[in-house]
Amino acid sequence: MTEQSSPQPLSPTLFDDPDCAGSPSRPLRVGGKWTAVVLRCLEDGAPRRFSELRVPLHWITPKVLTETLRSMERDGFLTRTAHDENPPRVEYALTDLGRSLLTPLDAACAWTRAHAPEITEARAAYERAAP
Amino acid sequence: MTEQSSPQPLSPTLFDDPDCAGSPSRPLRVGGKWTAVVLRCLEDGAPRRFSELRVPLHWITPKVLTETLRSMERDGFLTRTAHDENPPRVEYALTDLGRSLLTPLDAACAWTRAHAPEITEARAAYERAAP
DNA sequence: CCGAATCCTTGTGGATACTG
DNA sequence: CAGTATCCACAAGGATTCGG
Repeated sequence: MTEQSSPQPLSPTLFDDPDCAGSPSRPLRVGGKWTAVVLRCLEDGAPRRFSELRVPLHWITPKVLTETLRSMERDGFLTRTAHDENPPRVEYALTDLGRSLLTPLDAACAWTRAHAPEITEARAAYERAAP
Repeated sequence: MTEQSSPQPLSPTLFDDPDCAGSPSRPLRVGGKWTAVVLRCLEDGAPRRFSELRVPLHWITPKVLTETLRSMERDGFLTRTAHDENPPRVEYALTDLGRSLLTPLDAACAWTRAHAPEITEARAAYERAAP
C-alpha cells in the first residue's frame, strides 16, 4: 500500500479550520459527516476529481465519499461531470446553491472560532465540579 | 397513560420552523439531534423545568433529554439549577454562550427556508434523471 | 481511475422499567 | 418530579474486495 501523509487534512466535524483542531463541541454539521468538508474543498470554484477530493479528506474511503457526493448531487449542491475518456475522468464542482451554503457555514465557523475558548473552559469547569 | 397531543412540536432536524416541515435536506445540525431544539425552547430566556421541555420535544424520552441537557450544560450552553424542595424542582436556562449560538442558528434556518424550494426541485430533477 | 458491492463495527437515539 | 438503569434498533461510517 502506498504511504500517504495527508498534508493539511480537514476535520470531519466541519466548520473547522486548523485552529479548531481539538474541536471543542461537536460544532454545527451539515447533513452527513463529510458534506461540509467537501464544500470547503470546492469553495474556490475549481472542479475537482474524485481522487483529488480524497486527499484533504483524511483518505476517506471511496464508499463514503461516493455516498457524500451522491447526496450532495441529489440536493443540487454540486454537479458531477463524467468525461468520456480513457482513463475515465469525473469532475465535481459546486453549483450556485452549493456556494450559497457557504454563507451560513462561514457564520457557524466564525462562531465556533470565537467561542471555542469559552467552551473549553466550560468543559474544564464541569470536570472540576464533577470528576 | 395520559393522552398527549404535542401542540406544535418542533422537529428534530432543527432549524425548522413549521414551514420546513417536509424538511428538504437534512439541514444544519448542532451536536446531537435535539440540541438545537432545546435552544429554541429556551430562547426567550425563561428557565424551564425538565418536564416542560419534554412537551415541545415530541415527548422525547427522559434518557435522551438528560443526555442532551448534560452535554449542553457541560459545554456551557445552559445552566442547571436544582432547588432543594419537595417535590424536586430543576430548572434549565440558557447562558450567554448558549444564547449566542442562536445567531448562526438563525442564519442557517434562514438559509434553509430560502433555499428549500431549490433543493426540492433538485431532488425531483435527480429522480427524473435516474429513476 | 472511478466507483459498486459486500460485510462489519460503532454511535446515537429510543423503549421500558425502576428509584430518590 | 426528575431522573437512572437496561436493553435494543438502526443508520452512518469504515475496510475490503470486485467491476467497467
